[in-house]
Parts: sequence; structure tokens; C-alpha cells
Amino acid sequence: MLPEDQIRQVAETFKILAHPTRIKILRALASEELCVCDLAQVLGLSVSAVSHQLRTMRQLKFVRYRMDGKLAYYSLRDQFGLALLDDGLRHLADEGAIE
Amino acid sequence: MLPEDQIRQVAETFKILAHPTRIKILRALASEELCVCDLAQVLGLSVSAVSHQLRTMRQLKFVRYRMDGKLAYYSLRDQFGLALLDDGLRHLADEGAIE
DNA sequence: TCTACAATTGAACAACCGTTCAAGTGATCG
DNA sequence: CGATCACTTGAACGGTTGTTCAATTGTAGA
Repeated sequence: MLPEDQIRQVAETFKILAHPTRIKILRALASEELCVCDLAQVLGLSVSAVSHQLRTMRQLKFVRYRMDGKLAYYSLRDQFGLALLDDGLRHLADEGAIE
Repeated sequence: MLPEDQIRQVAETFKILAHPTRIKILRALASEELCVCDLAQVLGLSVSAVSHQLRTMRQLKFVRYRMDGKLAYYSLRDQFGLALLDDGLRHLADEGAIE
């Protein structure tokens, strides 16, 4: 039996993949690092909304950032999120759409 | 660019792993099929709460069930959910706890 | 210093989600 | 049939979450 605490933590981890906005952020950062304003532009969201999401993605170690002058460039910390996303898409393809 | 619809579907898929209750259900069904009342007993939840969760897990192809008299026996449809869970736990172990 | 820009933060609001509760379905058994 | 059991369903309630808005921080350039 897993400890309650670990279950809660892993649930938090999967929450990252459980919302369209964060999936889009993940995919946008797949090929290159981007600043918050570009990310907002690409996703058609406010800078504030994106910043809020990046905060939780940072806390859960999905992304990192570096400052360059006024701009904060975000990038993926590793391939984990993208790999998970692929698994999810493959499962959808295998099992068919939602009934 | 992935179609909006597919992004929403894969987000739905990951929602299954994004809550402690459903993770526990997944793990409880890992070794054997269980009826709703046993599942409720094991998890310390009401039969209704479990039934609601099983419904969404069924819709998203994580579990299936068979009727046997009055009892509905649920089981995992495949190893996908458990494999994902392992990936998540491994990521936590690699990256350390939430900062 | 003053202005402009990039980003973060916290409060507020609406939408979503998980559980409970009460009612209902369907199967078994006396 | 009537009673009971296993489960499902829908409404309702409270807590969580995502976005917006306004205020703030910090950097860069005039």
C-alpha cells in the first residue's frame, strides 16, 4: 500500500496533464524555449493566465526558466511531460474515443 | 498542431490519474476484480461515491465490469493506468518532492 | 528620474468536480 | 407478491480550480 502522501503527490503531478491549457504550454515548449508573452500570444491567453499556469508547472518540475533582461524564458525540464502525453494519445488511439 | 478535440480528450484521460480516490481504485483493482461494495469497503468510501468514479473510469476505458447476479465486478481493462502511475512515481523519485 | 515593458502576485468570480443524500432500477429469495 | 440487497442516477452542497483584473516588482532605455 502506498503512503497517502505519495498518492496525493502523484495525483498533483498528473493534474498538469489534465487541462488543455497546460497541455498546450507543454507542446509549445517542446521545440524551443519561449518567453511568457510569446507563450501568451501563441495560446491566445492573457500573460497573467499563462504566468499562473507556469507557476504550478514550475513547482511540479515540468518546466524551468531563465531571465534575460526583461524576459523570462521558459523551457521543459525534461521529456517526461511529452512522453506521458504521447502515452495518453496512444491509449486514445488504441481504445477508441470516449463512448 | 493537435486538434482541439484531441487535446481535450487526452486531458480527460489524465484526469483519471489526477485524484487520490481514482488512483486508489486503480491500485485496488491491480491484483483482482472487485465488486462495488468491496471497493467501497476497502477505500472507506460510500458505495455511491465509488460508483460515480467508476462511471467516469468506465467511460474513459480504464475499467470494465461484468454482472454476476446482484453484484457488479469491476476490473482493469488493461495495464495502461498502472503503467502511467509507475511513470509518475518514478518521476517524483527522480525529481524530488514538490518544492 | 520618468516612462515603458515583462512578468508576478493576490483577490475575486465563475465554472468545475467530488461527495453526500434520496430516490429509483433490477435481481434474488422467502 | 413483498422484502432485501447491490448498484446506479440526479440533484445539491462545498471545496477546488482557471481566468480576469488591478496592483506591484523589476529591468531597460530615453
